[in-house]
Amino acid sequence: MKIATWNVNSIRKRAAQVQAWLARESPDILLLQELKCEARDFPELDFAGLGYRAEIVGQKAYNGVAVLARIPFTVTQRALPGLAVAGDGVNGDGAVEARYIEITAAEMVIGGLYAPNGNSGGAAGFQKKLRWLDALITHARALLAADTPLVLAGDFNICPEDDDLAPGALAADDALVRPESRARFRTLLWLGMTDALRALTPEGPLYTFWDYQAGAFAADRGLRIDHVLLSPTLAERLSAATIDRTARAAEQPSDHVPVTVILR
DNA sequence: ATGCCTGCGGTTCGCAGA
Repeated sequence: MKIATWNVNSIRKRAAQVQAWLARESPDILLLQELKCEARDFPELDFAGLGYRAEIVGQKAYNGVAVLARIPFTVTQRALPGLAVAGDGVNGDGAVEARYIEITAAEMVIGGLYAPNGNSGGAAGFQKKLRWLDALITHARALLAADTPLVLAGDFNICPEDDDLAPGALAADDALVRPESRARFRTLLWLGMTDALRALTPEGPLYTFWDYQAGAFAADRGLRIDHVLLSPTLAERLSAATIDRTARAAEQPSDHVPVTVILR
């Protein structure tokens, strides 16, 4: 079972790159984030020809998540439970932001997520990020309490430890490294989830994102903010976890690259 | 300390990203 996640920073701009990547890598499931379009504008036919069915949670201009899979699956959530409350995690239209999609496939629950960045909107924007992460934790806790085999993958917008960002890449008070953000990532680990990349590479720099600005990729000044978390029985099946840095060297790349896990 | 790019919406700039 091969599962991947990729923040594509506009699926319309990146459709050809995603298509080529699917043809080469043939994952069973690819989770996508930052579609930056509504569901009706998602180029699903580009992927159907390769045998992938798409389910999309879209939004105009911002956010947006999707699942592409070549194995049978059923959608179980199109938003995090608990966030559809007025004034909490909602955009100006009163609709929940398009940041979570969840499926069942191969006797697993797989959540594809795009956490708020938390650097815009001042203190309120950061609090929104924390509330969103709290809702993710609450949902994960309920699934794990029922012994659900669970994968949570996507752009968490958190660098969990100091090895997960290049020295000086972020200010100490950046929302991606603030103690409150990191504490929530650790809470997911304490619930029993395993950070797949770190399970196989416990120490040293690992990056999944490089800023477009100031030659960050050439200088390898990156961040690890895209993660795959596995519940205990799935962690026991983990055989590989990889970051495809080559995607960042493409013409007009996303600023994020794919992260892939293989479960026996 | 700040801006550096990029994408989008809808205009020639602002917002968000991270």
